[in-house]
Amino acid sequence: MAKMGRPREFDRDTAVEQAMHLFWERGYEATSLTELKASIAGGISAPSLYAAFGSKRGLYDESVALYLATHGQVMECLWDQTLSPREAIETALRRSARMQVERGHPRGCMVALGVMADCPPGNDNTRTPIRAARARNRAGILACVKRGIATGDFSAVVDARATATALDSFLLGMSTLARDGATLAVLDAAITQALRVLGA
Amino acid sequence: MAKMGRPREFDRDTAVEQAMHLFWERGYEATSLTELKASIAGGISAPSLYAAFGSKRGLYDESVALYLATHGQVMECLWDQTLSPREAIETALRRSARMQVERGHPRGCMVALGVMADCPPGNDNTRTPIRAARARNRAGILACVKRGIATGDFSAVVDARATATALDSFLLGMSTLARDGATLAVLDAAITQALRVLGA
DNA sequence: CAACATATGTACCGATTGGTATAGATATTA
DNA sequence: TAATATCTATACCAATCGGTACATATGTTG
Repeated sequence: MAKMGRPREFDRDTAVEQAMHLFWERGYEATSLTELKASIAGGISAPSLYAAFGSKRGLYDESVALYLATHGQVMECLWDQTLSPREAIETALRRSARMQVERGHPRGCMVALGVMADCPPGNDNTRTPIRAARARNRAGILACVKRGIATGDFSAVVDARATATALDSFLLGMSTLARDGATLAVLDAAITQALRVLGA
Repeated sequence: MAKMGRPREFDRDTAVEQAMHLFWERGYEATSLTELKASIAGGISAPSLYAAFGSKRGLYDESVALYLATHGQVMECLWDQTLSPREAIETALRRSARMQVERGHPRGCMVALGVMADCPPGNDNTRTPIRAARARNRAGILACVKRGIATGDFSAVVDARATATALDSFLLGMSTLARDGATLAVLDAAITQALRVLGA
């Protein structure tokens, strides 16, 4: 049996994608319901939005989930055991850089930029999906570094945690560079240099 | 002749410092007049705040100027020609890291975190003091790298721009790490590794 | 067909936003 | 002292915030 009732006149998935772009661009608090309503299918009404998503927070949560399931997947190669540790890290950095400056969506990484733009008001910002994603990426980098030490690939690395933190910091900073207008060529060249922390 | 009229009952400099802490912690838009009023000298009235600063934006501008004149000065060693290029960069990174996690003010760097938290609404965010400070730090790092290549200190560096960008990205990322709870020990150890992009 | 379920449009809600009008309080200057 | 300049307190403003009541439109199911 198909779903009953009057069908909604806008595509729900497209609406979440549009909302994601706005939240990604401006952050949670800075994005108003008015902007969200206006951006969806050429403008929808408040009751339509609330019937579909429950609240601004609900739409935000779905937007974050969509981001993590799509653009955020560029970091998943960190967990790919078929890649060498160096390949995994380099691929993650280059795929993230490319994603961060490609056309069709805001620049930078929503997970990194979420440091200031996440934080739904009056809430503990200590355990949001955005923060969890940063923690996961952090753990992935550290795991790769440790794996590289174990395999002997990173013979020059003396402090796994410190090296992983350096790479993590570099990764997080790329979002600010992207927002400041850095080109993919500049980011890619920087990645090449940053990888030297793993040894020649 | 001293200034006439009824003297204000709160210290103006202290008020700007308090406002700076709020803007630094939450960003421009997310910080409300109510919070600002309440935080100054145990609570002041709206007319008092407007008589002293003109507008929320005026208070923000003074807060940013105060930050750049105080905490932001940790980066000025990048322009100190009496330091070797390596010393200048390492000092800037370590001083910034220490500042970012020290007690008494929000964690992270207001200049770096300003990517999302700056941007007064309906304004071009392309030429704010915060963005200008990022550009200045960027130029300072690049100048140090170029100087190190010229002096022969960085004989292993093949691409000044790319190496400087890598260090810039690392620096910017530290603010997110600081917000995520990184300790000074972790940041300092990461700096030691990041500096390897300049060669052993 | 009737009954039901869902979405939409209009109109509205209380709370909060940044900001101000006005009057009174408190200082310096003449 | 009187005049003037500045700050403070109370009260208020229009605009916007996120969110909702209610009637109506439009679909499926029996």
